[in-house]
Amino acid sequence: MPRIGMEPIRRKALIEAAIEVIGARGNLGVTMGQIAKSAGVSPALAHHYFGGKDQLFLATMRHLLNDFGGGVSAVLRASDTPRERISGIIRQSFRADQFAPAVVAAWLAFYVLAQSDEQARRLLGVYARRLNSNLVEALSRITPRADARRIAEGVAALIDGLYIRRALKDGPPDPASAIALVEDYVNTELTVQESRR
Amino acid sequence: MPRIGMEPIRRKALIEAAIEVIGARGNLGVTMGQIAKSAGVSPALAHHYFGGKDQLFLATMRHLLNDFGGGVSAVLRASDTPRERISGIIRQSFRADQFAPAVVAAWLAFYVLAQSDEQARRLLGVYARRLNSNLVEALSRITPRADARRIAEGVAALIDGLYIRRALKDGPPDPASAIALVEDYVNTELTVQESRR
DNA sequence: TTTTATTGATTGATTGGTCAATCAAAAATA
DNA sequence: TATTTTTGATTGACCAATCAATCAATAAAA
Repeated sequence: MPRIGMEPIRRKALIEAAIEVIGARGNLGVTMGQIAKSAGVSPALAHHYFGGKDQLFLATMRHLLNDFGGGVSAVLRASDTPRERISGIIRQSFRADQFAPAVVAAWLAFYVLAQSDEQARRLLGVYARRLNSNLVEALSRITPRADARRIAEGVAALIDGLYIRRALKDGPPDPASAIALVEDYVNTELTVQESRR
Repeated sequence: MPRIGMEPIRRKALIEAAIEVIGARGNLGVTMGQIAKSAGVSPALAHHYFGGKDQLFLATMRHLLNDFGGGVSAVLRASDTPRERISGIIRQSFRADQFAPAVVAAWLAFYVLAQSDEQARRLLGVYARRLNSNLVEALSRITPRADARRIAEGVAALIDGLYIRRALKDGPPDPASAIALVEDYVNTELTVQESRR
């Protein structure tokens, strides 16, 4: 029953199904069949639209990164001061939807994939660099550039580390305390840098 | 030519082969055949000694965790002051051997595995709790317990985050800079806490 | 009719796991 | 010492299951 214009609908459904199935299994060892079934289509159709498993994964990854990047962009646009922008990025990193089991699983799986797949590595690299440049940009307006770079690295590492630790912990993650800890890091570093001048 | 007493030798060889192969491929999608070949034995022997793929992975994980835990214990014993113990833990976390690509890849893979495998999750939980208690123990001798707990969480998250970022970056940033960043975090937090009193 | 959407059927390759058989050192026995 | 028995070590061959990918065929819209 082919209605025309199905392609974008199917693509989106397959990507969302991929996230869901990866979340249920916890890793990338999912089959095209499982993903296709979850999307309500045949495995052959998944191949038809994506060309193969790898490309479906990459498309899924792009979707997640765009989601996150879009959220960050919106937050940046809505912030007036550099300090607010930093807080916005931190808040965005620990938003509830980022902690959905399926999203966590997909992120972790993509971290692993990035080690062996050049394209995946590049995608994550782009995301990491953009996040870093956003942080450095904002920080360098309230502290010397050398400190800005160092603090940005610390913030990024803290975010990644806290994210994983919260995600793998039993029980519900506590985004508020994670945010508080990173904010405290920023405040403390800025305070000390200032007092040293 | 069966010399007796081969079992521990083979187990060790297979575990080390597993680490190597996982490191080369970057994920857990390795076959028993690849691991066995790298260890110089037949796939059947790997099954004979470990019972299955899952158990070989878990044994590999235990090996890594014991390695790390043992190193931390040694460092703690060799330290006289609480502050030294903290530095020791940090240094241990960024030792060159812990940064070997194969080891990093194995850790990442185990993070993923921990989502779906109960035993793996428990193992990681034990490791995380021990590290945390070591940090809190030392910190609580030089700062109030509430701050000690917060700083310990920050240090642990920083370590994990820096680890992952290193795994995804192309060029290896020297461990020294990672250590410096965490040390700076500890010093800064302690300084600020003190000055507030 | 042409194009787009969709699938069932199929296949070639891979893999985890099993098992019976073999080999050689060590222990027991003569 | 010589011979036999036992046992751990090791493997090749094999199987059942799974999966990614392909393709020819079908059905509906344009």
